[in-house]
Amino acid sequence: MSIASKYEPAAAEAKWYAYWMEHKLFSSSVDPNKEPYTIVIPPPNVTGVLHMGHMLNNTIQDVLIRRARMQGKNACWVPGTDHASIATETKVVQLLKEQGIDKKDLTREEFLTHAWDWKEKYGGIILEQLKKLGASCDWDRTAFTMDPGLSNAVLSVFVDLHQKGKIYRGIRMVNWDPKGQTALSDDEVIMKEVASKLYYINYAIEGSPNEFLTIATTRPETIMADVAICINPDDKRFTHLKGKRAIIPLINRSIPIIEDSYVDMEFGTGCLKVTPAHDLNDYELGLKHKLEVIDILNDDGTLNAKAQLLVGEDRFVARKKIGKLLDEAGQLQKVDEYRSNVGHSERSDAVIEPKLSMQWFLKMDEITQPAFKSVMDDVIQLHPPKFKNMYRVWMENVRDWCISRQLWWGHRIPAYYLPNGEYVVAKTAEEALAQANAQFGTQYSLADLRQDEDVLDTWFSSWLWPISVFDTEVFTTGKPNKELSYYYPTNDLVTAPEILFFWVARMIIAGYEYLGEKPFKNVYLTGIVRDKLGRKMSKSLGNSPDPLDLIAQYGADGVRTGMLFSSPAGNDLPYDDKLVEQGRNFANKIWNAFRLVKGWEIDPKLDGSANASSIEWFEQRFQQSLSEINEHFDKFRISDALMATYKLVWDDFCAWYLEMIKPAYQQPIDQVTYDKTLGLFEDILKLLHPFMPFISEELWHQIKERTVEESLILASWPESKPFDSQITADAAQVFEVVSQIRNLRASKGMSPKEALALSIRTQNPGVYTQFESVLVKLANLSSLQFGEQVEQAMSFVIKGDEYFVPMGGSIDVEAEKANLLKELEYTQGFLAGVLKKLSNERFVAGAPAQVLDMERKKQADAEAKIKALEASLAQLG
RNA sequence: GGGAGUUUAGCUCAGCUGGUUCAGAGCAUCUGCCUUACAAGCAGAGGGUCGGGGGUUCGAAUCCCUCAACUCCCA
Repeated sequence: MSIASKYEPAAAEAKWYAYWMEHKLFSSSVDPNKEPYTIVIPPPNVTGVLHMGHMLNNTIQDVLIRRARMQGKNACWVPGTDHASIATETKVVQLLKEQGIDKKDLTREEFLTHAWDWKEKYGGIILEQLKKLGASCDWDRTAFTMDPGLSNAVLSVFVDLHQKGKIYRGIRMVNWDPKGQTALSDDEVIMKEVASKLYYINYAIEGSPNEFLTIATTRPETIMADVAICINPDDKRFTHLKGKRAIIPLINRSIPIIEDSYVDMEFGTGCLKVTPAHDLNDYELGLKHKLEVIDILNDDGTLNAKAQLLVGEDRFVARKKIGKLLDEAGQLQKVDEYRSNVGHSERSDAVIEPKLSMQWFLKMDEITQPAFKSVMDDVIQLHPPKFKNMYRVWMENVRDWCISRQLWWGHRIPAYYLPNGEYVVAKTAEEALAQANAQFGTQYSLADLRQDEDVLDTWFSSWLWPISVFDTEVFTTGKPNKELSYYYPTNDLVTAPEILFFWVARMIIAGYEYLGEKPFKNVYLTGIVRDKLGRKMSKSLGNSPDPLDLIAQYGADGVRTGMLFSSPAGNDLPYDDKLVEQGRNFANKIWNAFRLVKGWEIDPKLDGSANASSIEWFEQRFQQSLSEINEHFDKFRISDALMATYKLVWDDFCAWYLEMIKPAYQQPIDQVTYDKTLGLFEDILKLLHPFMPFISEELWHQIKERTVEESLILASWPESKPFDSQITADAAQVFEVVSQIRNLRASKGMSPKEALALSIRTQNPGVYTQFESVLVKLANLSSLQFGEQVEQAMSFVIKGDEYFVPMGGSIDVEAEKANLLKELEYTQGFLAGVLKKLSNERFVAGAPAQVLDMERKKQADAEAKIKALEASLAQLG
């Protein structure tokens, strides 16, 4: 039987994923006798495709869930998708445009039909891709934020919060696209530097006809919407204007002169016209000073009647014309060329107009309190903890949440406007009607109700996700169902730091508001996957490899481990193919270790007692690593856990252990060693399984026939036991000797096949005798003895023990002397440092006893080493 | 403009409340090997004034101040 020398992942991946699915090994159901371990997936956009960020994120979740499953917990990973209103609607609009259909020509219902078609066609592709990665989600639980139940939950919450007085309508400035006639999110606005003009306009001071002040503006057409002039209170130039009023040119309206330190004295003339309706900063200034708002623009960007002048003209035409009018009136001082950043619509390229509009808000001051506290008190832990600070800052300065969006794809706001100008909030039109007629004593019919056109912010549904995937009714009943009571709070959430506020904080808020309980215990924040230039990997930049191609090329296990090698929590991951290559190589290494072991013939008559110490050593070493690995996992240091596993497998198991017990070429092995080795291999596969589920399951079944119940995915995580660190320390010393002898050969240009004699001067020969056969084999020794120094020998010192390798006449005395001298000098310098410390009275008085003992030990060791080195030098003459 | 964070080897990062020969790991690099499990490998080696400056201390990568560079978030 021959096994390929390279691991071929594709077949194993398809085979084992199908096997796990077929036998429902990912599924979880309520079982009061088992401790639940739950993760809810951060739902990717329903129409999205897998990118590198998803790969990293979901690999981590799968590692956590697989380990928990092996620890005997009832592991439940709930998958699903998000309707992502803005992203999806944009995509659908684009798609329709390609088909020659303009969204504006469609009714809401027609548009939604298209959107659902699109969702049915492309939705969930991403989930299929996750399966290729090996994600062990309970797929029967797949949820979608616009599923009927989850949608109902969203409406219930809206109605409830409205009843509690936490939801209100208010004015907010939005990015308005006058060409597309729609509001845009900040993401859809592109800032461009454009050439513009700075107009210097004179405003007369009321009551002193010959006096005026000058303001500089790029938007003279908005002066009719001015409601104040603002100066900096510290600006000495304008002290005399305090408390006075100014007159808007052309329309001669009187406005107050107010003071606020917001005004930059250096910019323009130091006087700012305040136009709350058409500038965000002015709007806030207006709020602060309780100023009126005058909106002089129509939705299409033309001036309306409130402008009094140039009514019906486009804003840009009006700008030119008003410049001329001001000039004619003698109130235009000058015009400067100026470059400024102006927002443009991503889609229509129109210049964005800040526009005030009526929006829905959620009051955040009170509702956030428990969520704030729970993170500050570490009831919910963020990993890494540095994000706690960011969280605190955000929560301290939290603003009311604008929850309405001017879109169609999403949860339509359940608010109904009435002919009498009032509105009611209810889950259905029928309920709204009943409520309206009861409340206002009216006799309206359904036809009189007009539902709000807007939908809710996507986060207003995803903030319920950890609850609503289990129970959609609890928001109205207040009584958690069986599922929710069992699985909630979930354990760990794995997500990106950039949505810490948008999503994570809000889930915590909802958790406390509706269940009085945190939604999860730990939040693991991943980094961003970047390319070599440090750019975020994105589809639009085209700098992201296709994850499925990578899986095809390097294997899912290789890609999983590759991504984890270099991504500690919270750190960005600069992606490089080298990483997944390393992952692939690791899989191959494991594969070949298996080939070696599987290829051995067993001779039952052989005595394997010589291998006992090797086996004993590896068992101890395994326990040592296991305790490290468990600790890393407990602290969410997933990369470190992987690295410790990697070293255990590659260095300790393959490079040392297998070489220690490996029989000579084509020689058989004894039964005991063989069985033990397979057992150790099995333990290793268990540790590997969370990271590399496919190859580990494949080899697990190649070791022997196993039933479904005996599959690795269900196997128990190795039990952690106390270990003897003396054995591992002894072995480390022996390995160091082996390395030194190999090094010695290399430096002499000798073949590894040439056997050498070794003599050791030591107080503890037992360290070496327990591993004698190993030492002889790995260092290729012709003899091993203990005693005094040997003439005509190369020598080296490790931790006070001296080693002599006789080289006959081939020894280069001068070179050897030089080496020894170098070593001697270093040690003497080291000793001097230690002595200096020890002779410092303040050190001796101030340092703890433990540190002092350490220093004295260092002194003794160094002195012993110097003595040995001097003796060797004397020997050489 | 406000805030948070980062800076240790060529790259990505460890280094807990100052004290083990504390300056580390993986990758990359260099040298030598096709030694029958693995060249996707084996055996070795080199490489860092711990961003700059100052301070506290017997002792600083670690604590404090300051400067610089970079990143992110909010408006």
